[in-house]
Amino acid sequence: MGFDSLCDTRLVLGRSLTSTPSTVKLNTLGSTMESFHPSLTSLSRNHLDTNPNKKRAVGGCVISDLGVLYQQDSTVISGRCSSFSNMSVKREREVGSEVSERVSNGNSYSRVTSATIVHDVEDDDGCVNARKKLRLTKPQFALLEESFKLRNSLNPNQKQELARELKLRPRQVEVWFQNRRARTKLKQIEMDLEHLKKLCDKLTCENQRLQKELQDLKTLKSSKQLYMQLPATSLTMCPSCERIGDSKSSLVKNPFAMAAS
DNA sequence: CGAGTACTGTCTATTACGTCA
DNA sequence: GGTGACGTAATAGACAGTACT
Repeated sequence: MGFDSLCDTRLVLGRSLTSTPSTVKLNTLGSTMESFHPSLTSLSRNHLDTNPNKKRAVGGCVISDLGVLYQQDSTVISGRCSSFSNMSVKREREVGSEVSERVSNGNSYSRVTSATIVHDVEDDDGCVNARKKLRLTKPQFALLEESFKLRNSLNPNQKQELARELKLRPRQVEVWFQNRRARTKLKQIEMDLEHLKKLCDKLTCENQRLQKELQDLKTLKSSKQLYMQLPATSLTMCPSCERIGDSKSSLVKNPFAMAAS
C-alpha cells in the first residue's frame, strides 16, 4: 500500500516514517486529516488488542479500517491522538458518559482524552470548540490541595474516589496532580536557586576577604625578609610598628612580636 | 530464564484557554 | 474593546517499571 493510497482511504495510522513525532488528528466524519504519517507496523498487526488474557482489558471502542474511532453504539468519536500503530485501545470508563482512552503504540503511546474524543465541545451556537478549559471552584481546589498535602500521588482507587467527590473526571484529577507536582518541583528549584545565589554571594565575599588577607600576609612576609637581610646591629626600629628597639631586648630577636601585641 | 510486547504511571515540555490589569 | 502577561488545565511524547507470552 503506497502513500497515495493511504491518503485516499484516509487511513490515519501512524508510526512516523520520519523522526518527527507522529501526530494524528481524527475528526468527525468527512473532516480532513490535519496530519498524516503512514504506519508500517499497523499494517501487520491486528487493529484491536482483543486478547482476553491481557490483564488490562480493552474497552468498548472500535477503530475502523478507515481509522475512525467509533463507540460501540456506532456514534463517531471525534478525537485527536497520535502514534497509532498498534491499534490497541484501552478505554478507561469514567463518570457518566465521559471516557478517556489510551492508544498504545509499541514502546510509547498517546492518550486520546475525553476532551478530544467526545468533546469537541459545542457552544451555544452549536459551533465546535476544541479544548474547553475547566476552572476549578474554590471548594474543589481546596479539596485537591488537601489531598495533595496528604499524598502527592494517587492510586487509581484514590483518583476515582476523589474525582467522584469533586464531580470531576478522574483524568482531570490526574492532570491536576501532575501539574501540581510540576509546580511544586518548579517552586523548589526556584527556592534552591535563590539559596545557591545567596551562598555564592557569601562565598564570593569570603573569597575576597581571604584574598586580601593573603595579600597582606605576603606583603608582611616580604617586609620580614627584607628586615632579616639587614645586619642585626643596625636595626633599631620595628618595620611594622616603627618602635625603636634595643639590640638587647627581645624586640631585636623578634621584632614582629611587638606588632602582634 | 531472557527477549519481546503491551500497558500503566509519571515526568517534562508545550499549547492554549480564561482572567486581569 | 483590544492587548499582553500570567496562571493553569490540557495535550503530547518519552521513559521506566511491571506483567505477560
